[in-house]
Amino acid sequence: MALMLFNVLGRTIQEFVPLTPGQVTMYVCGPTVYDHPHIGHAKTYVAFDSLVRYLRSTGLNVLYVQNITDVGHLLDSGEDRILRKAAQTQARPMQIVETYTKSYFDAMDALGVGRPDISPRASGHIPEQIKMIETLVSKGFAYEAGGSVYFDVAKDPDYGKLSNRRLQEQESGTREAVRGDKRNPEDFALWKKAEPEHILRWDSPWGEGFPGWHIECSAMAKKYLGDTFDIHGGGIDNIFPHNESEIAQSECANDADFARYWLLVGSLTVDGIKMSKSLGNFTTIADALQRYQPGVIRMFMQSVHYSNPVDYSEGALDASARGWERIANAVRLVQQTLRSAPATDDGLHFSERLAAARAAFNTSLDDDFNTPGAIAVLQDLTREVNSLLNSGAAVGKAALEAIDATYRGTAGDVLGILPAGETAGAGSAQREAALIQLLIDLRTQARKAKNWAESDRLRDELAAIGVVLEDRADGTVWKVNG
RNA sequence: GGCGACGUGGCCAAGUGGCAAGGCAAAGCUCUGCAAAAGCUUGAUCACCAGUUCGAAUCUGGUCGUCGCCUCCA
Repeated sequence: MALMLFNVLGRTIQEFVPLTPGQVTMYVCGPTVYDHPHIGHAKTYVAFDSLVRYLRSTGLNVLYVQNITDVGHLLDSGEDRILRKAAQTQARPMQIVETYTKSYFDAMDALGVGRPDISPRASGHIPEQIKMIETLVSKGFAYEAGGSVYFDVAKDPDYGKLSNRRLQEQESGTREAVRGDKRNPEDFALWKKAEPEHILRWDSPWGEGFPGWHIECSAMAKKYLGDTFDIHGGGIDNIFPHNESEIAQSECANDADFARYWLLVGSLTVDGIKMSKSLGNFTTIADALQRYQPGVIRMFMQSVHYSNPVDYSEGALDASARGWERIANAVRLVQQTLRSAPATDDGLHFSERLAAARAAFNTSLDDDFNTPGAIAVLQDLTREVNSLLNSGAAVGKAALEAIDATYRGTAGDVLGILPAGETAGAGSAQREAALIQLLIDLRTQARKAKNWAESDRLRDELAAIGVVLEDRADGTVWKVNG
């Protein structure tokens, strides 16, 4: 079965065929590290994390590069984002970079987002960027003006092919004020001359300055993935000018196609409006994690197709949490039942159902990474697993292990929405489990004696400290609430 | 103004030509000492109008509405 992807470049659904069989090269635009990441960032990086997990689960070898932007990303005012933050907090720019790079990775780790294979920093690749700019100048695609270098969009007939913008259409709406030294208003900076107060600066053939925002991605993608690579990802909000400019720079400099498949993720919104730093309508990932488990947040974001926007609200998260719990409860029940399951083949007929679910799961993801469809498959499976386990029929160890493995291979390894699970190895956790079991045993005795007051008291007091008991026909199981 | 996405049951959402997935919420039921969990049952003239077709949520044209980008954002 072939993976089909909607390629924004060309706006068609295409079969994904890597340049090199068995190998996938992938670049995703990373964050500018001047503040804590918010859940809008999480949506994008969770999407590509799951895509990488899926590609790897099918046996592909993925090389995943995602940059850290720590220089060159300017505000409207011309101020560098990093420098402004540094000035506000009286810190050195690279302190800011370290602080928020750590914050970013901490948040991603907490969400179960795997680290990229390479996380190159823009400031660590100044020579590569200068070299690419020199190539563009020597080929006539860029020109120097007043100590800065600009890309001459008029020289690139393909400019606009990703976002479908044509120069003449844009001309009328462009403000004169942004023209400056540029030949055309649409020309964008490859290198900017540093004013005296601009302390993030490097030597270059054009004097002291700093790189433009777009060139870092072109230079670093080339360095780690080559002139042409398979997948370029990012948020849809960067399609223009950033992604468009990346293509222009790279293809003009390298005389080769840049990314072969463009996958852009829809924005996370709040009350229908895009979550963004500038609007102030953001929730940091750390704050969201205070209220919701990582699996809940991941499931919420993946309950909508990656290319669509998803509207954030506590009500929406709560609804996702309920749906997530149903799956998580079933997985936990399987694991708990497994502990005392007989080593028989009872219930192995369910394997056929598992294979069908696994196939349906992959079919959904092969269809332009349709995660809502894949989640629906898991919901269907969960209903049947619950029916099986509650039917009273004997289910042996082999069948339970097969169910567990199916959840791990789908909800766990690919979508990353399973709870961490009780790690039986940790000493204190083991002790806690034993203590809870002791209390459950006491309560079971009380229940046998029909001492409901005592049994309810034990249950209520455990609930008060976050341990929820559920009585089943074959015994009492427990879970930690929240 | 230009480019792009979208409008599916109370809410979220999949579905690109052949009887409309899934989740949340609500109601009833089953199981249970009670509770919890789980299961069963109950819901849609697919924004509107006009076309194409044997047949349209799905294709074409138009209307209305929402959002993104065009200027910093994943």
